Amino acid sequence: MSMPAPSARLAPRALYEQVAERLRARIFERELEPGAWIDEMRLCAEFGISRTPLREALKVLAAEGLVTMRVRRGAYVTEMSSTDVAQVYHLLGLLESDAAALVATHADDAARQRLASLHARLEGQVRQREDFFATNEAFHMALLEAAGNRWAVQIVTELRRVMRLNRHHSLFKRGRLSDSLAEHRAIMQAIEARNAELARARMLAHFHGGLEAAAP
Amino acid sequence: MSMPAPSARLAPRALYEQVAERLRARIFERELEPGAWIDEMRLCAEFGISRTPLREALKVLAAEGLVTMRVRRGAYVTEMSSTDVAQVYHLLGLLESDAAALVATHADDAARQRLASLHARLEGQVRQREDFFATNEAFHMALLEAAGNRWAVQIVTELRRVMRLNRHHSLFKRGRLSDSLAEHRAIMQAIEARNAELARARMLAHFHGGLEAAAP
DNA sequence: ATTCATAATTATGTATGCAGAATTTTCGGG
DNA sequence: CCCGAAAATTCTGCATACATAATTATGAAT
Repeated sequence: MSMPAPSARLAPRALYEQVAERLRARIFERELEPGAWIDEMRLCAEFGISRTPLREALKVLAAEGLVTMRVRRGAYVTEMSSTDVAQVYHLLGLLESDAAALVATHADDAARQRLASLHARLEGQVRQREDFFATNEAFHMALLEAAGNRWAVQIVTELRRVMRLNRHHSLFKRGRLSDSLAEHRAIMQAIEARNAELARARMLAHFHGGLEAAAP
Repeated sequence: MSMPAPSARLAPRALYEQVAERLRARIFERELEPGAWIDEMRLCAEFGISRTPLREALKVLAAEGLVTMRVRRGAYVTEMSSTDVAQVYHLLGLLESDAAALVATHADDAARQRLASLHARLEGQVRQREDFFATNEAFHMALLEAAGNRWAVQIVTELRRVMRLNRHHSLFKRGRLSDSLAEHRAIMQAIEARNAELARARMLAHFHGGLEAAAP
């Protein structure tokens, strides 16, 4: 008798999950703008599927906060107020600075190595915004995973998703990119020095910097 | 995590939301045990509805973490490992201690009053476990709401829900109930003294106490 | 009796159908 | 020309139908 595979990514993902993925993509690339009504039947036609899996996907996105359901009125892409942005930044700062503190003292060498290599890649991407953006995201998620709290990973993933609804992303501001890099460097130093409280403080500062760049 | 509804309690709730509510109830009262397969057709018959809204409700609960979907195999009530319990406790401690710190310095008098009255009620319920449990939950959520971060409210609500999957709830341990009350008293004192860092530390200690009682 | 293959059954995933609410269009009166 | 009521249309929410994967039951061979 054998235990079920831990990951089971061999199993094909359910259709409603693939649809959720495609919907997220449309939302992030602004093909579906915040506030916009989501035309079920149009999307069903485009995706070549029936309404059932699409509506299930919409419920998932609603649970994630990316869309808002209105009874008898359908689904709308969520709009983020500046208050929302500030509140989510606050939570990201709290959760990720906690992760940074944990990583500084408890992470194993492999995880630390992975972070270092991601950071190194980031250093070489100051001129390519899109790449920087992607690697930056990868670094933050790698740090979360290194901290080992899968619930935190899930929450931060979803918070980062709703954050992308916000048009004025801080990394798009002039000068913010190199500031961000400097902050990352400081965070990495604190982690390599195994200084949990310093890592926490610097990660928190990193998010304060991001918020100030995003919503002033 | 889901978008908190602004209010919208005038609109009749969608059927799938009512079903989600009834499913949560069945899970919490252990009529559906962790690990158990969820029989769609049986529940549809019991609720007198079709599979469509039930399956939508299951997707919502899956997004909340209460159930786990397995492709071509249906939905199962999520099982919490002791690692999961510890990780969720950690996050609750982090989020709620942050809220406590904010409330200590930034809450208005009305909110503070509400907390004080809930705490007073708690003091009188040391002998009634069920009531204590409910008021305790109300106190914690009131504190979260007083802190004013609706995303934090949503996250903590869902984390507290998955926590209820754990059979060995800390408040059911001998002596834990009065310990818990004493910790609440200390938290309230810190809040009334407008001491943010003390409130944070005491709330964190409160959760450490809860975790030790839950998973020793 | 046990095991393996195969048939029958069951349940999931997806599509389609239908009643009614919400919206848009039409059209008569001012 | 504009406004408002009623008809027509559109779309949501829920139910039902159907194809196929997964499970269980059946039975023959060892």
